[in-house]
Amino acid sequence: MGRPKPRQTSLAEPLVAWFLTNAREFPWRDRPLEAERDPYRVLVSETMLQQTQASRVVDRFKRFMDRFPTAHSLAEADVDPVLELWSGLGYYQRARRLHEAARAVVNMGGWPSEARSLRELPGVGRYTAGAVASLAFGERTPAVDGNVARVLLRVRGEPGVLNEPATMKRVWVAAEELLEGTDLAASLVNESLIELGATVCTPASPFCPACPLRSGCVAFATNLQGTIPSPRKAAAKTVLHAASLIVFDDRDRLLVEQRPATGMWGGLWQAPTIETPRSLTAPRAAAAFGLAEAPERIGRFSLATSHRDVRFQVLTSRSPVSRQGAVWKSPRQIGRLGLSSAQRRILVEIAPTLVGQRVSSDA
DNA sequence: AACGCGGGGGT
DNA sequence: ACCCCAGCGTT
Repeated sequence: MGRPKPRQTSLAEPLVAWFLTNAREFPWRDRPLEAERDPYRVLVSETMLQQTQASRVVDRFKRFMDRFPTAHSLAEADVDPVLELWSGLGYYQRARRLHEAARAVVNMGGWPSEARSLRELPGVGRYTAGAVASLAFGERTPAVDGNVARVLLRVRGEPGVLNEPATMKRVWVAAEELLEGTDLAASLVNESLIELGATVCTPASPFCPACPLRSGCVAFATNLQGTIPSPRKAAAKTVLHAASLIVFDDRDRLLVEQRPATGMWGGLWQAPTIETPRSLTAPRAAAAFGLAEAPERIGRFSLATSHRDVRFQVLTSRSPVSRQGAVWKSPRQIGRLGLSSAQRRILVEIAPTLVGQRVSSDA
């Protein structure tokens, strides 16, 4: 009874010390690391990084900031060039919401500076609000993403399934307590946790010998680092069949259409495409496109998304095509549209090899 | 609580 | 094959 209950040594100090010497270079990671950042740069990068590995974001972020360096420049832009810059990155609603958020910031006459008000911007949830508030405005507030949740669960030796509300609630509390127990800047603590989760405390086979927290890590002490967090329930995957039609007019323009704003690839452009739950023969596809004669099938490929396998067949036709809402666009114009990876493949890679197979324009 | 929303990397 | 990823919004 003589000694007080030993207060757990703060993990923040060794964590941040590790981060300051091991932080990777990223275009959005301005130096010095403890300096407050431009909220717009933080929002753009954090939005791109949602459910997307950092290595995939680096070039996109540079291009995006080059084209839209400020919230004002983004707010003034049309949504189409925004989707063009997002092309291939996935989760395209992120781009639309980021665009809307920029307009909201301009309309409000400036940035909200607190996490609570940042959350009202479209596309800004609890994590992103915490990231912008701490990194750009120095607010002492956590930012818990999948990386941080994994690190904290392991350090504390708590079981849990990632992204389950009950798990995340506990982890957010743990992150708040970590910030309360140190005088270090919240921005440094938050980003250190993220970086540790991304590079050392990785989902499978973490590099515990390199971890600055290993001496205080319950999972490491009990050899549970490979089983925390518990795996999520596997999402069911369905198969979707799609047929896309490549058709040129006499000026080497391609017929394209815009997808509805909601749903998969919402608002993106595509070659005339039909989607069916079951496979479709080329003649059946021809009927669906209203073609007078069977199209020529020129290729097939599959594309795996999170909960779908999309099996594309690519067709070309020499007969006139009429397609409601479709328009002719030159290859140069198509390059400036928002395209999914599949449609980029079809319209940008495959189609140019077919120039010369023309039909009369009748769209 | 469950689901929709992309596409690619790692194992 | 399967897992996950600097998540968010809707139902």
